[in-house]
Amino acid sequence: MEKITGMEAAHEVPPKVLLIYEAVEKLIASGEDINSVKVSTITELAGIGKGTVYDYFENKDEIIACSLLYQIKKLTEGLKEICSEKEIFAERVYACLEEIQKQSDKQQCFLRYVHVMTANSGYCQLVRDKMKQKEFEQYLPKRVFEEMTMDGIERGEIKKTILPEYVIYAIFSKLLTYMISVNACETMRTGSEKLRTYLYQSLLDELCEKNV
Amino acid sequence: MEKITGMEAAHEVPPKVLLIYEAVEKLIASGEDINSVKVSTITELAGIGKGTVYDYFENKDEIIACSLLYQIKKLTEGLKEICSEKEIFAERVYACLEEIQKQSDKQQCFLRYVHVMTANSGYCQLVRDKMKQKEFEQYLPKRVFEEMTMDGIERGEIKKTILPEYVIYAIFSKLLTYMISVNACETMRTGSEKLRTYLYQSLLDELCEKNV
Amino acid sequence: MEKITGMEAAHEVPPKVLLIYEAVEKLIASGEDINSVKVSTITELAGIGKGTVYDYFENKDEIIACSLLYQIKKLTEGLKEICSEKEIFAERVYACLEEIQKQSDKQQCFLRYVHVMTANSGYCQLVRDKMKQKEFEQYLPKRVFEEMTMDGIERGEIKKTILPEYVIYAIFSKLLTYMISVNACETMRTGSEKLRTYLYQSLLDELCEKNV
Amino acid sequence: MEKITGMEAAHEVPPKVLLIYEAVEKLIASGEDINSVKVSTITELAGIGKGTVYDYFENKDEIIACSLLYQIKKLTEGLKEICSEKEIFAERVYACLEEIQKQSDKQQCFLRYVHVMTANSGYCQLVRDKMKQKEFEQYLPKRVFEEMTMDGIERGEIKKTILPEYVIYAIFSKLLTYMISVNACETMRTGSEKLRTYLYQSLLDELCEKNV
DNA sequence: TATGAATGAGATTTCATTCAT
DNA sequence: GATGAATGAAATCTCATTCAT
Repeated sequence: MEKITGMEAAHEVPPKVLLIYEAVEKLIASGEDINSVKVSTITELAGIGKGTVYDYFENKDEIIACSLLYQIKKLTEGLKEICSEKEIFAERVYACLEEIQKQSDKQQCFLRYVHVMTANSGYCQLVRDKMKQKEFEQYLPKRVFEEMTMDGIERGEIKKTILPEYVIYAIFSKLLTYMISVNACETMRTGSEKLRTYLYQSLLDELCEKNV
Repeated sequence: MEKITGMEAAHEVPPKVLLIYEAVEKLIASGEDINSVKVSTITELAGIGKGTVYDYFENKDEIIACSLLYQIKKLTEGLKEICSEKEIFAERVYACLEEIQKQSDKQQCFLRYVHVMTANSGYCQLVRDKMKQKEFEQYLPKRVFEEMTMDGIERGEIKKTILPEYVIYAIFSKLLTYMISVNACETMRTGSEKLRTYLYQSLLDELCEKNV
Repeated sequence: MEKITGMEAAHEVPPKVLLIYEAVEKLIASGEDINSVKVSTITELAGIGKGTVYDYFENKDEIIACSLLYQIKKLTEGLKEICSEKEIFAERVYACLEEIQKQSDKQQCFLRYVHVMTANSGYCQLVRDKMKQKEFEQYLPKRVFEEMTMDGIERGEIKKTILPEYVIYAIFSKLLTYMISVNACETMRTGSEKLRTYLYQSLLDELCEKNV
Repeated sequence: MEKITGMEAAHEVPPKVLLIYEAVEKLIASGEDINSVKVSTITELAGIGKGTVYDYFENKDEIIACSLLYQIKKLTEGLKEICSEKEIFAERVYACLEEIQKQSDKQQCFLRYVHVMTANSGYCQLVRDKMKQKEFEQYLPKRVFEEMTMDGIERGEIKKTILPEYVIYAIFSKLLTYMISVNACETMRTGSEKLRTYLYQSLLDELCEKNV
């Protein structure tokens, strides 16, 4: 049988593979360490036979890598959806920050993304390799921010002095700040609500024309 | 024998343990995944017997956790040193960005730090637990940034509207954005030099009083 | 459905079973180890469904055993054909040696035959059991050599001092020596052509009356 | 730890490895199929831990291949020993035939040798590759026959018309005939005793000067 | 004290066989 | 009848940890 590559569109994913992806997602959400999760734990949670995963995936690293790519795809789709509901750049940014905080699952996903980008484990390298493939480009969260920026520039919402390609770094960096702060908020005296508002404002100050 | 706790001052670390720490550092620097590094690989590189590590450490997680804490200690000391050579907040921030890029080993160390803060592996939890202990507080890189910030506020270099506790996250997230971009996005259109300048500028814009 | 027993005459073999037999033959010829060949590899090569073989065969061992019996049947038929074209014992022996070298497929088949007679794997025992059955006697290569010998004795071509039952082993062992030498000893100093001539001559010297 | 290559001299073989070799030998002697023998069966019989074999061998195929090479080494040494006790070519040949029949273990070993030379399994290919290495040349049974022949030619025991390099094939072929016949002797009317005598005589007739 | 050979629990992976379609 | 996705028992292999030397 043809193996899963992680490049499949959401509707192309076979039902059993979906069960696997969902099992991995649940395990991550429940705080398990992906690296030390057993294949048998995944299959048990997915309610399928242990051998079945090997019909679809080459090995354990592929299982995890493809599961993460699926989560990234879903995140991207979620953000696309959210952005399509807003018209103004500022609102879109805020909606993203809001969305990410609202759903703790997606928080995990975002942190996972950072984790993956900074690690050398077998599956992390694999995820990065797959993300670099042309086929996957359309599923990158980066794309959402890029489009958001293009629109913003076109409408004159974003400062003319800013290099368009930096906008994405600015947004990314703020999101990162937010995520880390929220994650570390036990030790932070300020609430996440207040912080979000502050971050949102400082991001807009940095990127947007004042009168907008 | 009393086991190593990771709270030891640099000069208290026994010579064999230092060999272990250095071996782990080399392995990380060479791109190995800490999680899947074998104890025997570490001891071979350290040039000591496999059983010896168990004279000093309880188990593998402790070996890795303490090695990382040692790296964090060294990073903190390095940053302290750098900051002590500069007087102005802006210069200090820039020196940190510069220092980190200059030394790829420290890049790895920084990313490793982030990785540890966002993962759930046995050793990551351990590192976090140990970092929360009072004894370790003095070795936290956060402290460097906090002191830098305190100084900056005192001297009026930093905007008054900014939440003091937020400054550290802002610096931290800029560093992270830079690291991830440089590390993961070889496909980046802009050079890392230019990106560093941009991030540095945007950070100062955000944090500092304009006339400074 | 009635399962295949391996005793079927060539024209009784169902078309799907023939596809299976041919697939196994190809795999052996291509240097695969029968023992470690997967059922799925056989069915894929045969171009049939994996479940289909279990309509015809009890289990994997039966698949392989019957495939080999089929090859033995074909070998026997081939040798019969060749012998029927020659009248003299010496010529028949030479023709067999020649035939076997000419067709590398049959070389493989001959070696496979030896392999099966000297191994203890499940399928080997099975092949031997089936070969001992009365129904299969007519398909044994041994029969060709026996008849060849009977004819030779009758015509006074073979030495009278020789044990008749030994003749077949003598022929067989020369063939085997030749096959093993050609197959395994690429480092042989003498060419296979010369070796064949030598073995042929020594066999005739041993078995035949000198003036013949 | 440095892995076993199969090229070790008998006295260099570590004690645990010797236990493994002996276990494999026992399993073969007891009629087990090497291919389907489990690693755990070997280690249990050897009385060592399952993981221990992987300290010495790369994988299962290496375990089996090296065990067989060890048997070949022992066979060669045994034959060398026997030959050193006889002075005349004819006696040496006879002693070899006798020795091989006397020890059923060595019969197994001889058939195993044929098996290995005619199969494509992972371990068979491995054995052949290792036998071709220069380091192993000294342990090949072929060497015993070659030396036997050199001596025989020097002493004028062997016919001058015979190519020296064929003598080994003649001996090998007779041994093979004998082994196959004995193995198949259930169906043979003549006893192995009588057959041996006959084979011995025919071999001497073929190779030796008549007056010797 | 230091060692590294030995261990075995437990992980990954394979693949013959089944059975719903 | 034919299929091939699904299974899970059983195999191979790993490696943290122990302990005799």
